[in-house]
Amino acid sequence: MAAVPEPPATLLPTEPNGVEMVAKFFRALGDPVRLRLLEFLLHKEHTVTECVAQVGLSQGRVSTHLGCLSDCGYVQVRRRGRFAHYKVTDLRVAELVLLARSLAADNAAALAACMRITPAPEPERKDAAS
Amino acid sequence: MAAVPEPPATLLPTEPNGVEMVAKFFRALGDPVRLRLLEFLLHKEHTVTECVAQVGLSQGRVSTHLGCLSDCGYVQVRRRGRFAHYKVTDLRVAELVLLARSLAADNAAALAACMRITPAPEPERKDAAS
DNA sequence: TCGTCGTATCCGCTAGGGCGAATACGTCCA
DNA sequence: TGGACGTATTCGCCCTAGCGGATACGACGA
Repeated sequence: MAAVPEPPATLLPTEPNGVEMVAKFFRALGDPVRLRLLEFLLHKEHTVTECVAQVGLSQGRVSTHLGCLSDCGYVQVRRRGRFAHYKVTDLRVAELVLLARSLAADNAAALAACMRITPAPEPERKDAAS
Repeated sequence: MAAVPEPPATLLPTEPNGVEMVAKFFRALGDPVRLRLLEFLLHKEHTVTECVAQVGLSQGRVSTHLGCLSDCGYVQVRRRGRFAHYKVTDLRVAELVLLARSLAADNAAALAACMRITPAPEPERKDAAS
């Protein structure tokens, strides 16, 4: 491999909007639903309806998420009749996620405690004071 | 140790909150300011004040961003007297950003046009091309 | 010890973006 | 040809999280 022989002096694109682009790119991955979709679409292509069943959100929401992933170049769509088949085409996506996963695993405790990004990732908040 | 030696059919962590963690991790990179700070802190450690001069935001804001990066394990802090020196300690961070950068570069046009994440990261053209 | 400096946290404010529901649009089958 | 189906888009709601400014806290120097 030897992916990074040297620590690059230029980590980010030099164009003024390059940084915004990379940030936007990361933001597309900063959503659990999209990450799940990415994993789902990594092995084989699936229709929107199948994705809906997979992630358990409304059809409209899933379609938007898929469109987002498609726009950002994470997945590719193949239209066949009234069906739309989505699939991950660039395997660097998997590298990216796996790399992040290993990083995150090493800081799981700190990450979980980090309130600066999200107060609580858990959905269980229902007991509205008697 | 020896946590994940095998190439996974499982892109994401299997624990229920694992996906949220990875998403949170990516979200920490989904901000241009933090990306800039990461690049700035990759070569050598810097104090908060130096970071303020670098990114041009308020001191409080920069401190929060650095705290966020620290919480997520992207940077490490060394306190010396009244100074706090921040630095990237894990070079996988650079890999991660570079990988994303190459991905983003391949889809720059689509990314820029993607309205689903952010309408416009730059001062908008208003002529609307009717 | 007091004033200054460096850093961290808090407080409103505001915008980005996720959500379900409703709806529009195109395709296929009877 | 009309209705059912699959997908995409829009709408209003609400919460996350970014921002500057104010301020609290600890460390140093005079």
